[in-house]
Amino acid sequence: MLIGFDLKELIKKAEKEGKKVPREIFDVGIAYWLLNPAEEEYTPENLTRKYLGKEFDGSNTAFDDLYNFAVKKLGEYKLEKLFYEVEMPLLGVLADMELAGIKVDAKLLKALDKDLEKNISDLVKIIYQESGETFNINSPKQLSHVLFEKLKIDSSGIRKTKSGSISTDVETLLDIKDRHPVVQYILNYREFFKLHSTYVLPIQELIGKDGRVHTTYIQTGTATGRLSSQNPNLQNIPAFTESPAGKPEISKPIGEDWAFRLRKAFVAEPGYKLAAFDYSQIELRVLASLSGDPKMMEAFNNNLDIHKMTAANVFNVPLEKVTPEMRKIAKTLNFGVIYGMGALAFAETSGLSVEQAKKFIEEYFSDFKNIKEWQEEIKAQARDLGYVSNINGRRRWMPAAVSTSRQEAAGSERAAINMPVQGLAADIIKMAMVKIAEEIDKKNLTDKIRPILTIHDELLFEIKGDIMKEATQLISGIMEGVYELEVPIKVNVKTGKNWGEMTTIVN
DNA sequence: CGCATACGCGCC
DNA sequence: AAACGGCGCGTTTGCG
Repeated sequence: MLIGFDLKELIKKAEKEGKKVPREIFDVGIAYWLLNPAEEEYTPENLTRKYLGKEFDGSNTAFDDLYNFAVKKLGEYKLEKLFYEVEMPLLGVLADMELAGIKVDAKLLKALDKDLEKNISDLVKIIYQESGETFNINSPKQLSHVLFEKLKIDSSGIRKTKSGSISTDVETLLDIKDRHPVVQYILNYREFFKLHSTYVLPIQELIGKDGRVHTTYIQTGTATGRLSSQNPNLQNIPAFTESPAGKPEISKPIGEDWAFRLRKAFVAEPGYKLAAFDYSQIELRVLASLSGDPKMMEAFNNNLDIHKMTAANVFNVPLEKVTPEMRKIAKTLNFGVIYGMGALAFAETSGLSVEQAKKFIEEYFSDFKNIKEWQEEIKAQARDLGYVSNINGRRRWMPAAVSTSRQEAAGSERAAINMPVQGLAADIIKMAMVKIAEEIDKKNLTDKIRPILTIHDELLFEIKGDIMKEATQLISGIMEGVYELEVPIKVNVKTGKNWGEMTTIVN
């Protein structure tokens, strides 16, 4: 067995040199992450200090001690299955995905950047003109000064940041948009500058000699079991919003959608297409399954629109009487429940009064009683045991659940409620990734089907055109069947020549 | 000068 | 003030 730290790097190196790696591997850092996913760093030095109470000296014995302790604890916490059957096999899959990377059309990015820069410089001029001085628009402090002191825009009812200056975030700017013409220009400037500085510029610099960008997946990067992605983070590339299903096109002209232009620059190699598989409502399905809530399970079992069903329940109207506005509130409620949202936050995001918000939350929990009960159980577990765990034993320590600070305890409760849901969804997609990679191997399809991205509930593949249909059926079949919930798991599939222009396909 | 922090914002 | 879970990263600012 290969035992060590950062085995993903080792595997990548070995694969580049055409060498084989043993099938049995044990990444010590990842083992400790399973024991406690909230450590700062999973280095031998840190772990030795914290878990063995001594200094790490780099000796073989020191490594052995770390390994032995981890093995013992994985057993004690019943984490072996997750470790040996999910996280360790996943290591090789992630290594391959990182090596593969995703092809980027540098010309498209360059053209996009040129247009962005033009817009930015035009907007800077206008903003300086409108505000009567030149200043650093990127500085919230300076911007706040210009808006609320120089231009004396009415700031009543606008929140302040914790350092005391008046906030200039999007929400605030939208609130005061009608009070001065400069505000809309600043909103536009922010959008363009963000796209330029966070995405288009850095991604161009990260294009390798192979014309592809290679992210790094951090397997120990979250407290819930998810992966994170860095250098570049390909899990937060702007997404353009499509018009609602069944509705006529009401979105802005597609050619002017900047996120769309950015996504179009992520392309498939000639002869290949991209295929995106996303789990439909995976977290709500998980919640329905874990809580055993009959109404929510029935909705998924009958393949209903879950937000519409929720709306019908909280508004006490038949399904056909649910308006888009009602559905929108229900959708916010559904997501809010996963996140432990309170009445204040719900009021804020939905535009309802706090009174109304409270009413809706009460109504929600009386309609979906099992969800409330399940959440109470999880909160009790966090307080009594000091940790919460998901159904596969994935564990997150919750020392703050018994904090005397109300705020800390409340924050801890929200995290506790969320973890078993987000964590099981993460397990499911990880299991699917492992199984898909095994099948690709078994069927000798490694040159024709390449997994390239994973974005929490979505997998992106590069697939040879001639086997597209078999491939999408194989992949979606595995994703839907890899884990059994109390409700069906559903996957949506889209394909296209690039990441922007993808069309839904029906298998 | 490098570094940590605040602020802001992109995604699921 | 903050107020819904999980992330990574850009720029600015203040500090040593």
